[in-house]
Amino acid sequence: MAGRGYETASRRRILDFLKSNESRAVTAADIADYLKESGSEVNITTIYRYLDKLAHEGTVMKYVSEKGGRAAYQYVERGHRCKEHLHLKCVCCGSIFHLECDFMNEIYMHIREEHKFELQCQNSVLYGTCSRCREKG
Amino acid sequence: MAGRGYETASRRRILDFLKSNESRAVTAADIADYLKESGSEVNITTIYRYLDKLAHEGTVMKYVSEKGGRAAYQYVERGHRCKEHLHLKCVCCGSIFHLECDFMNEIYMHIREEHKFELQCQNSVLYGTCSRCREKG
DNA sequence: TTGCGTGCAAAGGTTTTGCATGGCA
DNA sequence: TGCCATGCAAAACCTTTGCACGCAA
Repeated sequence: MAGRGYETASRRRILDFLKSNESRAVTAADIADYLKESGSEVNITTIYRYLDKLAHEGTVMKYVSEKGGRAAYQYVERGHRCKEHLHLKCVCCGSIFHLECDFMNEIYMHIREEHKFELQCQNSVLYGTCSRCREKG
Repeated sequence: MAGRGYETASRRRILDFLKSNESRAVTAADIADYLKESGSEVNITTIYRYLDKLAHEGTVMKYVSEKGGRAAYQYVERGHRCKEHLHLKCVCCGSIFHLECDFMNEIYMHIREEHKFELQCQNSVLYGTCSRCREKG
């Protein structure tokens, strides 16, 4: 998947950063800042273009549901069927939790049967706070 | 609520438009286009400022979860406890459905108990297609 | 009259696009 | 070599802000 196209140093470093932040969604600016700080700046345009590519391939999920109009991207392991379950996003730390459980199917069925609404999980994100952040206060 | 501040022709027309589109969320541009077409143009800045005011009052809900980074606003009848339930938004026609049912509480409790995640309904929007749009194809 | 509402212009921020250059395979 | 990736600059978008003027109460 991520092997499509040429492999360059920039792409390798972007993908590495996404992988090492697998549990949360990051913005293009986050990536740019990280790369700059770690020595090798990469143009923001390049980052956007690669993220777009990865999103189309299914290597990352794109969350357009951000305040301030900025998009967030998250690396997705192959095998994670992210189009089939909802995601919980902590408004505090940005962590993403996958609602991969039997109850997910109940939600889907309820909404379909009782509300006649066909749920698309792709961009449906539930916001709230994770236990860790609540403990911190 | 919506009576706070001065009443002007522009504001009356904006609010009327929002009310007549109570079942769906509209953007600032939608409002501007409508007003322009119906004869009396209102500056986009004025629209944004009034929408902001209405959102703070609770007269409209602001959905920041739009593709392309644009916000959508929806008139909310007083009594609708929109902070206490999730919303379904049709990606096709923009209609909003309120998930006001007993099952909503089950969702909330499941996510809290099983996933240790405190759901905030305000900006959590589930996307999909309504039955009407599915019939149209 | 006083304070709020309005319009214009400009700024802010994020993302996209065009074009020439550079680099992988 | 041929196509793709990159960087720069500029544009496109949506939204916000500053300022002067106008209008509701």
